[in-house]
Amino acid sequence: MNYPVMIPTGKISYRDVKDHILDRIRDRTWAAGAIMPGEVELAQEFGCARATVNRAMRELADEGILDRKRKAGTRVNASPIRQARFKIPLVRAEVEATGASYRYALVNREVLTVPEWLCARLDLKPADRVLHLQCMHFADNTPFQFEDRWINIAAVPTCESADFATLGPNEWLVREVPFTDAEISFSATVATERMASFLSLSVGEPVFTAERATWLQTQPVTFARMSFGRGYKLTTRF
Amino acid sequence: MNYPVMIPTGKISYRDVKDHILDRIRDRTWAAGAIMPGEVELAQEFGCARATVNRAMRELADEGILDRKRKAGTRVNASPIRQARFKIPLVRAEVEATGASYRYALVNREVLTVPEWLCARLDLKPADRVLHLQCMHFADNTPFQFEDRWINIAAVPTCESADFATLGPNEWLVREVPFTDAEISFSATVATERMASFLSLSVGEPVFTAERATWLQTQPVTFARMSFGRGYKLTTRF
DNA sequence: CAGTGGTCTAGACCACACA
DNA sequence: GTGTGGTCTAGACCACTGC
Repeated sequence: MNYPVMIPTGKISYRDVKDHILDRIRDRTWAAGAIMPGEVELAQEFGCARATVNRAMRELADEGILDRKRKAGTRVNASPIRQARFKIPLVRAEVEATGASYRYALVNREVLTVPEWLCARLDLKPADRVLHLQCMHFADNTPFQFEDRWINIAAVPTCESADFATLGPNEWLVREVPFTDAEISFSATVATERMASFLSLSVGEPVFTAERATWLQTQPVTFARMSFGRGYKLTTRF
Repeated sequence: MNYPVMIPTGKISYRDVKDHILDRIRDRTWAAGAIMPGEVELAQEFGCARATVNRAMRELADEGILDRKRKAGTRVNASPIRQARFKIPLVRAEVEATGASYRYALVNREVLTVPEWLCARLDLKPADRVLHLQCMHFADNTPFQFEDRWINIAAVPTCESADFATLGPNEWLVREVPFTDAEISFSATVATERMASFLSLSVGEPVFTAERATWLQTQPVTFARMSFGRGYKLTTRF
């Protein structure tokens, strides 16, 4: 099989190596599941340092294209668990990125002891107190997202005195509270009466829903359920 | 501010550097938006090579935590466009990962000229021919996913002679056809009558839907719409 | 045990972007 | 211009793991 001559312009980049490798995977020089040459061999062939090949292969492994094991060598991943990366921006940024103007409104605010379902969801104790906020996010005054947020007061004591009238809890938390772990999930749910009224939907309409929980070490920080307006799509290219 | 003494056990790893950096971001040593020391300085401080610090900071930038610019230096990302990575496995793998047994069935197969909406969606020409497949994926004989797939025959001529009775187009394509670009999006849609019957839903129920389009260079390869059964959630931790 | 990838180093040059 | 990150190199040692 013939490959294009290396560009004589200077050194080989790890990006060049990635491209070459991808080419050979595409043209089946290295079929799925097949083992490929080791780093040293490839480095010789490409005329670069092993570190360069290493970075190329490491990134490809990171992207799910290759499967690397010490001693066993590197293989082309047979069942390509391709992974997509989604950016999770702040609502404000997401809205403004579309060119629309962003508006925020606090709908409801209350302090209560944690409800059972949340207690289980976040590993809270039954007596823990939480700040419950409901907010609306608008794009050009059209309902964009309904946010149902719960904050663990024990983890974020300052939240009780915070004024969420103008700044959303989303942005406030990002600025004020660090977290170490997060879980996010997407699903399709049914619009409740309350949600429907806020989002200008009919009851029963499908709603794209995101749920996000965050922890600081092992301490639960916050849980939020974001319900998006009609027609929302989460998209990414890779 | 005091930091734990470096573990005297051998060299400093880029992972150690990452941890240290994250710690200092969390404790506000470097606040959001603030500029942080350069690579050389940090390398001195941590007692390691610049390359080590570089790798640490590069990965953090890659994860959206830091923002790096030549000459301008490195800053803590103020609006953390945290990104989540979702694995997009084959349906088979996804089902089997839950411990359930996987079953596939071809529902419908036809060759036709590309419908208008798809023509626009994939940049096809109005006269192009496509293979249209509809399939079901079951988990323990419970409907798991309904797959509506369109393959560009010009791009994948062999698909016309392929037998999709036992092997799903999903797996077949992954094995046979390389692609360079893909777009994937998720949304909440309404169950049509056909979908509802296949997925054991009621008409009008919300359906979690994934759409995926792939290209080889600039040539459209395939478009698929996957409709998931009731209660499906796409989850990730980070 | 021995081969493969994983990582660190010290040094060098380059490219971009801000002043 | 000039400082900061981006990358390559050559060499070294280590750690895991299949044989």
